[in-house]
Amino acid sequence: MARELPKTYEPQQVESRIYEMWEKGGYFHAEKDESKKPFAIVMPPPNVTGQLHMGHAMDATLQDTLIRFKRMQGYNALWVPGVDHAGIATQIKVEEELRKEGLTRYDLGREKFLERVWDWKHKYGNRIVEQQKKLGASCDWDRARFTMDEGCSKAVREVFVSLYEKGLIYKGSRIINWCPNCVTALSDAEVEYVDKPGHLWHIRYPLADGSGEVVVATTRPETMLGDTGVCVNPNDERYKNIVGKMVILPLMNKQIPVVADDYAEMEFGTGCVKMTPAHDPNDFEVGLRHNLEVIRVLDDNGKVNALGGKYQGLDRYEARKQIVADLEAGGYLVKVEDYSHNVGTCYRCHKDVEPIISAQWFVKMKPLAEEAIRVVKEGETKFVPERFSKTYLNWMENVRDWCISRQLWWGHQIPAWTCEDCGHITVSREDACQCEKCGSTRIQRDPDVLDTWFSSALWPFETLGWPEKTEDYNYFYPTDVLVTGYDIIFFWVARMIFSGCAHTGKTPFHTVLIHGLVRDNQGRKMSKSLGNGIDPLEMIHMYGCDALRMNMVTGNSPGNDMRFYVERCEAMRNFANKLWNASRYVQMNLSEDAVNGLPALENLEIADKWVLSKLNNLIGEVTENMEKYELGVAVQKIYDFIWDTYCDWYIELTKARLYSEDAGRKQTALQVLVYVLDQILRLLHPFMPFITEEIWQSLPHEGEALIVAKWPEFSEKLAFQEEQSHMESVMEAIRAIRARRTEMNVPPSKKAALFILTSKHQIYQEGEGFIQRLAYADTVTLLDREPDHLEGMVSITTADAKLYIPMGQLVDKEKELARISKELESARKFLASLEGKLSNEKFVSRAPEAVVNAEREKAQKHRELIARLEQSLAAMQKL
RNA sequence: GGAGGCAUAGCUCAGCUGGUUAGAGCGCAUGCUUCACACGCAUGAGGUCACAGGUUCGAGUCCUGUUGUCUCCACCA
Repeated sequence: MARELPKTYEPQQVESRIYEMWEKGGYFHAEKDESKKPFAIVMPPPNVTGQLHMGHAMDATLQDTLIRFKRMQGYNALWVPGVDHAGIATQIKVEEELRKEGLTRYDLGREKFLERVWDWKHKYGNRIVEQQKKLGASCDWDRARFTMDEGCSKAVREVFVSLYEKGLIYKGSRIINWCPNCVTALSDAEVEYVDKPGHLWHIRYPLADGSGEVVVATTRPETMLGDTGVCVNPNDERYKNIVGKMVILPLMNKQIPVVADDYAEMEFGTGCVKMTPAHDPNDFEVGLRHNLEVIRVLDDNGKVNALGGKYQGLDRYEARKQIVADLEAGGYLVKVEDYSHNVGTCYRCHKDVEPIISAQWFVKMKPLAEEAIRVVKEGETKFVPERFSKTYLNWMENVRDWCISRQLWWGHQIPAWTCEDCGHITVSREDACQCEKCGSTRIQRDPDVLDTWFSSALWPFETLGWPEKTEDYNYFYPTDVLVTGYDIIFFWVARMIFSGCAHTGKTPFHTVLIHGLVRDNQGRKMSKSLGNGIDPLEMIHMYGCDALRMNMVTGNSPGNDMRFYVERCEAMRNFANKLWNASRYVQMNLSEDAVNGLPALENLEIADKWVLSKLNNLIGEVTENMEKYELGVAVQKIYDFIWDTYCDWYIELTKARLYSEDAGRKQTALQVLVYVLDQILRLLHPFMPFITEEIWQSLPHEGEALIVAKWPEFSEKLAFQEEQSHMESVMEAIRAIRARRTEMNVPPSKKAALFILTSKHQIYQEGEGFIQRLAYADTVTLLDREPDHLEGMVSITTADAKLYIPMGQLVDKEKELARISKELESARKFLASLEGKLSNEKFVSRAPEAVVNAEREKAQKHRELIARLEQSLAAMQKL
């Protein structure tokens, strides 16, 4: 019974329906089940403010492919989704909204402002989730989490307090990276260095005793307002006599000391460095060693503060201009050089970051890094590809304390209360009402919130119930694979690993699968400002989700960037269509009572055994590739099998039987067609979930859905070596005939007789029908010896046969001679190289036996081929 | 300054622990209204696997160096 199916696959008609079916079926949901092995992935939570982009598409595709593969393999597969509160990004978004109403967050006050953010979150927070569903993500949505939900808040509180109790969290005044635009501290990882053209100003600082002067150079003259010393190298003969003397700070007219410290390099500039301990991390260190005063001259908005004298109130850049002008007027400016240098910028707003001394909370990293280094060094967590473990280790081994406080309102507020009476800081799991030291109730909670990554760092275990020892936690934790881009190894992966080690005693996953960035077709990063981003949803709309997913994995290897070509989506759409039509062919021929499963082995014909044997090999290889995370290689093999082996050959090979009257043979062919298609669909499902499910549902099948069908397994029973090679002999003949006919411009419609001279009659008897149909022969005759009349015959030589086609006038004797000679020459050349190898005693004795045998076989085949070609040539010459 | 990636067909890229007469997609050429598919079929052209050494019976694949290119980390005023 033929089913009416459209000629082209229409993903829009299929995807939402299938997705709904999966969701309703509860196939995404995983519960503890001791009879199954768990396999868990936690999704890198996208920002609530986020819009789905190609990076998400890449991320989600890889994870979903792995999860679906494992689910089919019988694992209890859990993919935990969630969304990140994204401190700065979200706060900025809501503040922008407020600005339209002419308000700032200060107008609302903290509480009201946070209400607004939560409103915003409830309104838009689900948008990215809906978009992920469009990608076919088979996450357990019942377990969707938010980094600010109750459980996560509890986990954050627990971690903060316990680290504090262990002395691994402290509050201190340090030089931190300050973004005057976002008005908050940033961690080192949040600063991006950009090479910018600037100037090096050389400034004269006169000695206080009038005995001379020193010249210092700076790229940030405005910081001189906070200078509290000048530094020279202790070994610098030029300045030996001024160490300990005072110099006069121009414009500020105050005396500051000259100190000697290794930090100053004799070779750079004049060898004298001005010291601004409040605005430069190195100067701060030198200042500590030499007891220099710390004077902060910039406020939180990047304006000069009261300590900046007459420059107070000027923005840092205006102040710079003014100061340079004043220095010049005062004769202090020696010279100005063009100087290009790296400037730290904010990863969010890209404005220049200002190093500023400030009281912030830090995580002491050295003790935590130890275990995080060990687990990677000893392979408890492996990076794929391996080279990223080097990146990770290098960072972890040189890690500096992590600045975790942010001067924002949106985020996990720091659970620390300062006593207004005794100054003691109370850190507590429960909200504190009084000072734990003096009992005073006059305590103030620290207004700052934690770095967003502080909560993301706990993601693999907080989402499974930690700090409670829940069933889920015990069963699914540690998770298995983490999939993410190399751009957040430091931000996130590193912090999850040390957090997991510190709080759960286990590394949170055994494998980190790293992928590259998706770039535009010119290799540029996709970005809003360039406007070169391609919307995944648009691609899904145009070509279907499966095509987009295929684009993400084919021809891509872990860790490498990829360029996004719309053309490849199109190619993958075409592939989907190919598969669609192959199954249409099968279904059109299917009878009402069709069953699935293999026919009895004794009914199988050569083509069936050939395809089954090839399929069997494919299953083995693909499974191995998938297990090694070589998804691109795996999918390429599946693609080739479907298009080349199944569609271009097997389907063609079955046509004679399907259109014949022999019900038994027809039935066998159909059953094999269905069987192989079913297996193909299973192999392809993790990559192209929608179309495979849709087709599978319409075929005879056991079980509810392909998403939970069993992953195919290699079977010894289905390895048919001999039949496979016989079939390939026939195929070689067919290809050779087609090639010759094309060369001679003979159209397919023009059939011709075919004579086959071979010692392997059986092979060609079995293959006769195929040759007839696919090589346009009207009759096929098997011969034992050369035909009598070679005049007007084209001869074609293959590895085990000679084929003759009478082509009469079309045959050009000279051309034929030239062609055969050419073939002969190349065969001889190749044989010579093989024989060279085989006569090399070292090769025979040292190469593995299998390799040597393979070479011997090849040589033998070529000897036979050459013999046949020589015969042909001789016969041709006689004519 | 330190670390790493990439360099293979006109373009974009695969090629796993060394053994294929080096592959794919797109593009190109020629032919085909072949009863699943023109989002198709058939046939074909196109590669000194950046360069120079080395290890090996054997190197696109491993090692060293060179050149070009990209990225990350650190940051000397």
